[in-house]
Amino acid sequence: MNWKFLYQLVKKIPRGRVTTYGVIARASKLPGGARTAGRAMAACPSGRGIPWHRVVGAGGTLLLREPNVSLQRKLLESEGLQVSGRRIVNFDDYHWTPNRKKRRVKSEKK
DNA sequence: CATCTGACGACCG
DNA sequence: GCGGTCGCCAGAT
Repeated sequence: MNWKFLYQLVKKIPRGRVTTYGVIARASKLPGGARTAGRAMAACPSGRGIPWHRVVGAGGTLLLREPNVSLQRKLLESEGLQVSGRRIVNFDDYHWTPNRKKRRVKSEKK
């Protein structure tokens, strides 16, 4: 499918940043929206250098199941992100979009 | 060919 | 904040 485009997009995610399925889905204009994006990631070829762990659910939630979710959390933390349970801390500050919206990281104060 | 399921998201109670 | 429902699409059985 055109998922290749998605993979390309995911690869484009800078280290230390994350994005959501919905975002990449809209960015790629995928039919069906987030679900298709999720499917694409599920089918994500391993060993292609695709940072699938940088893709999370809406609101910065880790939707994966065990033990995959643990792996993702580990990888995210490895990139300097903070994960609380299934939730990314300060997700809004790390949220990244292909269009490079105006990111604002004034104070990390909750 | 019919059905179910699945790395989702938004909405409602 | 949490849980249930619906829509949406593609692949698997």
